[in-house]
Amino acid sequence: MSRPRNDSRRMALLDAATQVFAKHGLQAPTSLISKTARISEGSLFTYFKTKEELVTALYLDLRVDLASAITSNFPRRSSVRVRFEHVFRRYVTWGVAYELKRKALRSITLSNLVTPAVRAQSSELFAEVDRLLADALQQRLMKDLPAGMSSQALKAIAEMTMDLIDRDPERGDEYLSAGFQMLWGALARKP
Amino acid sequence: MSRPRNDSRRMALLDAATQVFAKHGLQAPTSLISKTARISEGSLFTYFKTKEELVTALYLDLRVDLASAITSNFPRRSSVRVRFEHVFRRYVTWGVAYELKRKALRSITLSNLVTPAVRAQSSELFAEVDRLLADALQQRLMKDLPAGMSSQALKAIAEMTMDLIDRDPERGDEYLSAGFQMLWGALARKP
DNA sequence: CATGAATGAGTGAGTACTCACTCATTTAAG
DNA sequence: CTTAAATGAGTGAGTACTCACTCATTCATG
Repeated sequence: MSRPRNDSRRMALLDAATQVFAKHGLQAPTSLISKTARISEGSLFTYFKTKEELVTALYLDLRVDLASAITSNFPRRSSVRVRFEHVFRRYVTWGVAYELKRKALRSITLSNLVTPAVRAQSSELFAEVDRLLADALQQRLMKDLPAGMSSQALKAIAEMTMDLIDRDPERGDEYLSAGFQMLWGALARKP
Repeated sequence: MSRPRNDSRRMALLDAATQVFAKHGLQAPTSLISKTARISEGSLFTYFKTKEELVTALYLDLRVDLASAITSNFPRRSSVRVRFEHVFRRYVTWGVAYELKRKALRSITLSNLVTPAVRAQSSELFAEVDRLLADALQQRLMKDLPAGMSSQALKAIAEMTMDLIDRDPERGDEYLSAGFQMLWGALARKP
């Protein structure tokens, strides 16, 4: 009955926002995003009512992307150690392969634009990882750490590893292996 | 021959900038900083020619503060393990006690306003920590990790620990102990 | 000692510019 | 034809920084 919205334009805007936010941070102007997407400034606001809405949509998009990178082909039946390494490697590999996505996601996460409700919603995408950590604890493979600390350590060491690889991609494999060794050393009971 | 600058006004501006940047990020208006310091907007620009200069001055100020918190009473003659724990505890304790300073410093560090030269200059304040890491490596207490990775791990795990304590200060001591256990597990050779 | 000229800090309205968002108009799908 | 998407100049609320002026402080002079 009327002209429909074009989903590929919406995606072009999200893609442009990824590049722009990664390079300039969240305070980059919306005009730069629309220009990068080769779409008029006005159209941006028919797809996203406000800049905040655009940021939230991009946040969800990127979190889904990351979660599926980690969760696809997840070796659900394998040992804790194997699953752990799977998660860590996939996480780091995703962040290195899609540096712009990672940087945009970091900018958004550090800002306070995304509501706690949306954050909580997107955390459900990572339920598989929580289950893994719970298994590890139950099998007494892990140190007794305060609740939630192990998942934060996973994130912190993965992010650190990615930053190092950004700076010196040649040694990517060394950093990746060393990062997992450190993570395992940090969390595992000493055998 | 003329009215002298008043150092306490400069400090008031730096203090206000700490609060404002911690709460609103670096994009907070200079007018809010001068207002918080109860100093006219014009005066801010007699003490700091540009906003960037203010940010750089604050960065150096906070880095000196952190370095002296870590380095004062440093147990230079003690074992690597004792020195290590000293650094970690002092780092985390400083960050928790001065949450605003830590958040402002983080905002500044993540922005690209501070030149690499200034960053390098301020890193010299932490030479004692580098020496400690070198000693640990030489005494074969540490895993063989790619260069620079151990200091990044120290930073990453300390920051993670501080974030957790912010969220749940009651369990501060638990997080602090667990954080150091994790750090040591991450870096030490397994004996 | 008194005085006032010299200096530069202190002030806040003003300036030039940027940004998120709007709207009148055009274009295209159904 | 009807409807809504597409466009980009326009709008008004900020923002970093300036500038014309005031006033505190110093010290050379009589």
